[in-house]
Amino acid sequence: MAGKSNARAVFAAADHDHDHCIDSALDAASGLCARRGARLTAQRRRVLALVWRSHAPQGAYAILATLHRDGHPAAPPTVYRALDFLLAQGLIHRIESLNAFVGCPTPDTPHPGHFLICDGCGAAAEVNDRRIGAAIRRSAGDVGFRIERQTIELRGLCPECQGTGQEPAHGD
Amino acid sequence: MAGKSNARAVFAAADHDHDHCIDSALDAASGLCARRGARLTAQRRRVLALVWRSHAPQGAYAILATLHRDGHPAAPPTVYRALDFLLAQGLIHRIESLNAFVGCPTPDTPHPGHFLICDGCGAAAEVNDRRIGAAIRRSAGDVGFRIERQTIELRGLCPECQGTGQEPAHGD
DNA sequence: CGTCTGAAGGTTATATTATAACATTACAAT
DNA sequence: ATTGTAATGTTATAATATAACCTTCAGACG
Repeated sequence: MAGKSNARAVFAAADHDHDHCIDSALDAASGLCARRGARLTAQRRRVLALVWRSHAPQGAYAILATLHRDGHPAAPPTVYRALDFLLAQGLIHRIESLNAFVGCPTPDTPHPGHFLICDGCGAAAEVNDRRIGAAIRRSAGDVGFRIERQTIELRGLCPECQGTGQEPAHGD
Repeated sequence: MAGKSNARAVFAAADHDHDHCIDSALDAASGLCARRGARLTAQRRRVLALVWRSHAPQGAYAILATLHRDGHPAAPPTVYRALDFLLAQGLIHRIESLNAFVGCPTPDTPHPGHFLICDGCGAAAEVNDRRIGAAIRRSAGDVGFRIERQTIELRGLCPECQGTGQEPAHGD
């Protein structure tokens, strides 16, 4: 039973048109950078496309390897610099528990990233639930802590991967 | 203004008796391991003591270096194995955003760790707020996601470090 | 058009974090 | 004493990330 009945879809369907995801992410990034006067160079655009290669967060060295295979060899600093730019523009998020990066579906508005990360298929879904945000703010407020940055990463199994005996693996 | 008025204290006071923290953590660990039939060897005990050296999370290589200085030289696998044991027993938590480890103040009951981490003094306070837990469970439940593990790390400034122009540094 | 400037990218080396693989030792049960 | 297993030691290396310095390129401005 892989269905999720009335659950709101946050994980992309297995058969979705992922090229569309990539294209719209790149389009959104172009517009956003143009508006901000930030330079989305060919290099940065390639790295962004590779981060969006999958809904599973991509490691810097995986991106590096793919750049090589694609005929655009680069050294680590090049990739990390591009990632730093994309992070600064809010176009991607870093997943601390995986040392990896994932595309942001809503780069126009600044927000902390709250993620559900499936250990079956590897996909990360960004949720940004108001209730989580509110609970966190209240909890920190109670003790006088000023939050500057949040790392909220929930690992487990997405609806599709439950009951299929999955756990390891890394679906692309 | 470093006061926190009516805020519940979750960060240890600057002048607290930290040796007491260490001693009670070691005592708790001894009891807990004895009850469970787990072997808290001298090596593991030393590593636990070094994790508790400060309320600031300690990196594996910092622990390694201190072991050397203390006349108990070790190689990385030794330290990582001890840390793995301590994690498995719930005696410490890993802070993903720092690649570091911090002692658990309540190792008797299993729980996800929710942390406030001060970028001023470096201290990490474990909170485990019921509201955060509830919000997370509801949010994940809504979309049919099964949570296996949580990484909740809130970075910012503790009450003591606010208004003191702090930000970097790493108070011990 | 030229040239100047600063940002982006290239290059080399190295730091930091973590684990694989295999050998040895210590411990506790019989 | 013997033996089986868990713990530790040892060596090497993998994986992630950055420092430092140099070159190139794109756009601003005269």
